[in-house]
Amino acid sequence: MIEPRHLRVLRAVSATGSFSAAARELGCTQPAVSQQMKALESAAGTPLIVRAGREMRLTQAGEVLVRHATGILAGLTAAEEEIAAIAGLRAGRVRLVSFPSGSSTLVPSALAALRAAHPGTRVSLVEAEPPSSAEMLRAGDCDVALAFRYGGPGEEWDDLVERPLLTDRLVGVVPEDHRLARAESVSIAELAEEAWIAGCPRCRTQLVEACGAAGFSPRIDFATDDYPAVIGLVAAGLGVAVLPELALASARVDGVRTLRVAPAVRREIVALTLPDLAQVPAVAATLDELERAAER
Amino acid sequence: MIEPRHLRVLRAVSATGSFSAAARELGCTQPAVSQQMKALESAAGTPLIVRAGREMRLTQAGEVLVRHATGILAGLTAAEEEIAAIAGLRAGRVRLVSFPSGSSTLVPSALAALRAAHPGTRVSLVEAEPPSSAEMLRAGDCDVALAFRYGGPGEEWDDLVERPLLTDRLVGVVPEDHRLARAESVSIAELAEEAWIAGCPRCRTQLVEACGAAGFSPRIDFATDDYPAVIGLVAAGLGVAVLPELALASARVDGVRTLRVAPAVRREIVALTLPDLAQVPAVAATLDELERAAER
DNA sequence: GCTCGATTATAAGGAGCGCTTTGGGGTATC
DNA sequence: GATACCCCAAAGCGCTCCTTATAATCGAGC
Repeated sequence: MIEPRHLRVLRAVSATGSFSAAARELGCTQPAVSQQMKALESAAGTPLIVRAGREMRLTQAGEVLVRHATGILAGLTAAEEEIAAIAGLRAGRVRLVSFPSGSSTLVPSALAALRAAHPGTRVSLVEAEPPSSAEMLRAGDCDVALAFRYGGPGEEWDDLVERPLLTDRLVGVVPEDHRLARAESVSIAELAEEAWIAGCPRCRTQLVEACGAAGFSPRIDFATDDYPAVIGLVAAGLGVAVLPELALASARVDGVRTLRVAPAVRREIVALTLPDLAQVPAVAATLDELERAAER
Repeated sequence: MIEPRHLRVLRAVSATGSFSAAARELGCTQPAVSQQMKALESAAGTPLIVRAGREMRLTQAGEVLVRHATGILAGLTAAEEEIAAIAGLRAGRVRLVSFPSGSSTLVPSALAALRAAHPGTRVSLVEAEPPSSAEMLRAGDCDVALAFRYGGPGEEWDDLVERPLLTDRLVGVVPEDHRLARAESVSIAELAEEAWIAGCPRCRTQLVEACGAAGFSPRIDFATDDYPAVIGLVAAGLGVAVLPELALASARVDGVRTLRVAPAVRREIVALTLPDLAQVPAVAATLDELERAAER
């Protein structure tokens, strides 16, 4: 078995023409070089160098091996450098999945900071709602998933690493001329008779649950996961809605009023990843930047 | 430091998708694979594989390393195979130097046998007389030198490996119509008054010495290391000569008679090489074939 | 829900390898 | 002839790696 160590020694010996000089170049003692060369010759099955008086020359086999050594060692160092670039965040790719309101608020800020801190990293972004984004993670189709949950921590991603980012609150959205438009806050029950405009499927489920807790079943006239559309529909007087604060942060709110909802309904926004991937530098850096973006 | 062993393990793990299967493929135990992978990840500074439930997938760094591994391991095996070809006499080059009468007798026979036994070997042949052929050996300009010596073993190549091939005898050469042409043998002293035709410088020196021992100094009219020319000069009646038997073996002897010289003068024909080179398979095979050719 | 089979991780023991130190032989140079 | 340099050989030591043995985890099937 020929080892890279052998090839380094042989190359140094060939370059310097002396065991001692090679040892100095390699930072070891001369007997070490001597032993390596002997081991290499034994592995090769034929002498590699020939000593004629003072000087050394390579045999044909030695020349062959030196010629190969260059390529092999170059390949090895190239591999090491590329890996070091990934480990040192001078390179690396992160496949990020986010839900719509996250990808328009947290994600741009986080990715800008990531790019600034580590210009070599590359991030790809795909949109997906929480139930499927965790599946993409498990299937290996992404590295980080931005997700949210309404309930407690005992949810469907116990096998994933969860990095909490922020707590989002639901706010009520009513037309400017609504009877409650001037109220500071509103309870869900006060909207029992309204027409509703629901958001994404998961938010819709949450809405139905919240209304159920307040003792009624909402009459949902429209449902879309396009939040600007929801706001537009509300502004047009077609109904009311509850939306995550985060969704409002990146939308124009002309023609509507937002109301605090009492009791407050919260959703936890978290970043998910696989346990192993959490150790990957580029993934860890992305999680850090997402957390930092959430603080702003 | 990334070792080829690591790359082999990683490649096997990547190919089989399992540590245990990789261990079976590599012919070692599963903990060995586990430890190698851990060591490799530690050396890389980032995870290389990610476990999602049952299956394993490579991280980006893992994919990079596998991609490099192919080339690196291919280079290593190519080097090993090329060296093995030289060590196994399926390849290899020998630079042979011979004196003229050797290269026309021993050498063709030996090289034909070498080619038959090891078709992959290549031999180059250059002619040079003994004093300089040993120098070429020391200077690295050839691998094997065919040489001869008249004296005892204590000569000028103590630092070389000497393989004795055969003992050559000097014979006298006289014109067909010479007064001694019918004699069985002749002593040097009987030729004291003749005109002499000498061979190569070394043979000429030897001739002068032998004549000196017989009590006279030869009158040398011509000197050439072209043995057919010597024979031609003798046949033309321009003098007498003593030549090695070997030189006569490959020359036409029309018009001359050969006589045994008493007391016999011998020269040892040997193959020389450097101690290190004697271990090189192609060199050793060449020496063996030369020895075998000398027996014929 | 439970057990079985397979896979992986961990710990301990032992063998092998490589490096260093030390001392000796050889050669070219002054 | 003395010196300096270079290489080899042997002994000691630490380290690495592999193996065996055992525990823990996961998925499949009854």
